[in-house]
Amino acid sequence: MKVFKRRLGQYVSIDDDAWVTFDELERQEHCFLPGDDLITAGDETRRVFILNEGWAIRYRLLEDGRRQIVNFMLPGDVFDLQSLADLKADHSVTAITHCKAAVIPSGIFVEMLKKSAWLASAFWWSAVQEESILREQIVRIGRRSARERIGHLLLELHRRFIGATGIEVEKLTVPLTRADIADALGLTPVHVSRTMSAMRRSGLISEGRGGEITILDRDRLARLSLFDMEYLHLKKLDLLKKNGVRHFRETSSRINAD
Amino acid sequence: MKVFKRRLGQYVSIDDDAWVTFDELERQEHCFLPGDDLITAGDETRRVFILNEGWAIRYRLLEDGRRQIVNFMLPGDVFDLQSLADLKADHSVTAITHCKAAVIPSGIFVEMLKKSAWLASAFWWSAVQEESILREQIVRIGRRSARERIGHLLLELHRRFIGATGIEVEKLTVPLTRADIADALGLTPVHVSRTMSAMRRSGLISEGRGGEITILDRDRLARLSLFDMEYLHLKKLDLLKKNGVRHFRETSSRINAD
DNA sequence: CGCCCCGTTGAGGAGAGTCAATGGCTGTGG
DNA sequence: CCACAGCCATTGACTCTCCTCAACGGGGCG
Repeated sequence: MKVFKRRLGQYVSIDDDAWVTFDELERQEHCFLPGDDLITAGDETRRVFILNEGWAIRYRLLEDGRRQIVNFMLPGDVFDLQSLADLKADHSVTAITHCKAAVIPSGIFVEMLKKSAWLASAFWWSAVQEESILREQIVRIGRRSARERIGHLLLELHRRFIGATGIEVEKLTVPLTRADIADALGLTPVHVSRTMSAMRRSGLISEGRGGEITILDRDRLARLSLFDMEYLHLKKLDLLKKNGVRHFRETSSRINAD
Repeated sequence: MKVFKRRLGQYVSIDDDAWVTFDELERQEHCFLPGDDLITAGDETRRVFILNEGWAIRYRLLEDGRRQIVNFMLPGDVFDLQSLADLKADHSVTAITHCKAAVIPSGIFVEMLKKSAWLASAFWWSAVQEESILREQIVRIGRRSARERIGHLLLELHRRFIGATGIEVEKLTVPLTRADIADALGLTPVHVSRTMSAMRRSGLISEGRGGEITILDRDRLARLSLFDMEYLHLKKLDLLKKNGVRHFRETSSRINAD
C-alpha cells in the first residue's frame, strides 16, 4: 500500500485519519499473473482497482484481431472509477507482469469516499490525470511520427514510474514487447524494432537485457518528441495554503464525498 | 436549455425539482462566434460549460503547428468537469459554428450538484461517456485505416447528433472542413478529400451543399468501419427499477452531491 | 536438445503525405 | 453589378513513411 500512499499524496495532503481506511484495503489485495484479466470486456462487475505492484494494460480488440492499447496502468494507478456508472466494460484490463492490486467493490469504495473528503479529492484528481493521459495519447498517435511516438511514450512512462515509486531511476525496466509498444502507438512491431534500433544508434536510448531502457539524453529526446513536461499534472496541490484553490477544495471535495 | 434536458434525461430520470435549477442557468447563457475560444490552453479559470447550440472542438497544438482535435462537442455536452480540479487547461476549446453555452462558475455548479443527487448522477454519467468517446478515438486513430476512420467518425457524430436533438435526421449537417476532419483523424486534408470522394463513388455517403452529409448505407458503413454500436452508452439507465443498479444510484449520487 | 517466443533485418509494396495547380463559392469593395 | 481576393475541395504526380512477408538468430524452458 506504500506506493499508493505516495501517489495520492502527490495530489493532496491526506490527513492521518484517512490512512486508517487504507489499512482495511490491505486485506483485499489480490495477485495477478501476466496475462490475467483484471477487467474483461463485457464485464458488468462494479469494482475499483488500486494497482500496487506491476504493470497492466487497458486495451480493446477489434473483431478482426487488431488490438489497440488505450493506456498503461502503473503502480499507484486507480481504475475504473468509471465502472461505478458504466453498464459494462467496453475494453479489457490485463496484467502484463506479476501484479498486486486492491480490488474494492464499488459500495465499499464509496463508503471510503464518504469518510474522507481528502480521499475523494485525491481520487478525483487521479481521474483527471487519467483523462489527461488519454488526451495526450490521442495527440501522440494522431500527430506524431514513429520516433516521436516512441520517445514520447518512454518519457511518459519514465516520469510516471518516478511519480509512482519516488525513485529517480536512470534505467527504466519496461516490461513491454515490441508488439505491446506497437499496439499502444498504432504501429507494427517490425517498425517499432527498426525505429528503436535507430534511436539506439543515434544515442538517444540504450537497452540492456530484460527490457531495461535507459534514456541517455532526456533533453534531446524531449525536444525530438515535442514532450510537454506539464501534462501529467504531477505538481502537488497545496490545498491548505493557496487561497484561490481553497474554494476548490471546499467545493470539489463535497462533490465527491461530503 | 431544451437540448440539455433531453441529453441528461437519457441517462437518468431527473425529478422535477432539479429542473428548477436549470432555469437559473438560462440567464447565464453566452454566445460564441465561430473561432471564439471557450477555453484557451493555459487557462486557469474554473468553470463548467453546457453547450446548448452549435459545435465546438477540443484540440491541442504542437509547437510546430501540428494540430490534433481531441474530440467534438455537440449540443447537450457538458465540459470541463475536470476543470474543477485542474490547474490549467492543456488544450483549447473553440467554437466552430455559432454556439450558445451556459457558462457556470465551478462554485455555482457544485451548489447545483448538492441540490440534486439526480443531477449529480447525470453529470457523472456524462463524464463517463466522454471518457468512453476518448478511448474510442484512440482506437480509431491507432488501428483503423483512413476510410474506416472517416466512416466511424461520421457514424459517431450522426448517433451523437440524434442523441442530442432527438431528431432522427437522415442528412447530418457537418460543419467541418476537410482540414478539421483530418486533424481529428490524424490524416491530411488531401487524403480526407480523396477518401471521401471514393466513399461517395462507392455509394456509402453523399454530400450536398454546406456540409450536408447523408449516410446512404448505414449497415455497410458500420461493417466497413467496424463500428461498435454500444460504446456511446446511449441506453437509458432505469435507475428506479433495476435492482442491481439501485445500489449504484444510492452510492454514486453521494459521491457527487450528498 | 529442440521448441517457441521474441527481436532483428532485408526486400518489396501500399497507404498516406507533399507539393502544386485548378476551380467553385462567398464576401467585399470599387 | 462586376472584379478580385480568400478559403476550400479536388485532382495529379511524385515521395516517403510505414506495412507486409519472410528469413534468421538468440534466449528461456520443458
